Amino acid sequence: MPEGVEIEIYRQAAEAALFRHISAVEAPDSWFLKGQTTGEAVAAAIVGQQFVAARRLGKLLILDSSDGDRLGLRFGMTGRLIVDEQAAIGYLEYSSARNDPKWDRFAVRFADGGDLRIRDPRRLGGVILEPDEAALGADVFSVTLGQLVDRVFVGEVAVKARLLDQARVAGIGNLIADEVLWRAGMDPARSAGSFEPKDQRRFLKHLRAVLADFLRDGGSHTGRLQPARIRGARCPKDGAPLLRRQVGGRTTFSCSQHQR
DNA sequence: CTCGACTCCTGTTAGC
DNA sequence: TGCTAACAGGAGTCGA
Repeated sequence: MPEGVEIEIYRQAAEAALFRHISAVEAPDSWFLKGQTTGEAVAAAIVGQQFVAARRLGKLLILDSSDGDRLGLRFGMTGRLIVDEQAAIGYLEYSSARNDPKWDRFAVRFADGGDLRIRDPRRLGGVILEPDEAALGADVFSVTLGQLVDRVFVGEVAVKARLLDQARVAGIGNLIADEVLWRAGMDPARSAGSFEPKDQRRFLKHLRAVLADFLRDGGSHTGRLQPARIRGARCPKDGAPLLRRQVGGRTTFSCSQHQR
């Protein structure tokens, strides 16, 4: 599913949409427009302009227009970015294997005939003008140990719930969280504030490795734990039974033996 | 402010 | 074969 890694791949694909004259906006699904955003407002903001930057903050993709407007794109769990008919990513866990144009929820057309569109079967993504970037925590690709210590490894809540809180660190989704905690040998259900400094440092080391691996391998479904995210599976590391629980409201797999 | 529970969305799949 | 129910998770809201 689209987590920070997929959105970074989308961001790179969106660079092909920069510095092209925007001729029209297609917003056939008003549900997909969030906050006060309307199709007319988006068109008024960007038609006649160009996008001059494609930025990413956590799972939010931000396209800056030449006159200073910002267009925020969210992809939920099944959204794909398609630029000039070319999908930015081939496979999305939990999304449909089909790729049906009827799932196009939003598009920006360019005067040269190309376009940028969001194709989202389950409509959990969205488009918002002038998104509130300050509401998101430090981006997962550049988060520092100090930020993790201050914002994540605090309180009684399960550490995984903390990791999924986008206001603390932005960009971690369910699959990244499970993979990093599994590699780092940390129990997802253990309270966030109970970890030692050496655990916190080990977590950051594995977080960076997982992000690099997932980017290289093409998405957040490429983890070593991923094949075992099924009922009754055993830990790929030590063969112990895997636990399947709800932690932070999400299905969570962890090793009963080596995650403490 | 914190935090868990609930709700939304719909394609896919398991089970009868 | 055809149907229903469960399932998936990102994000917003609400009440304690």
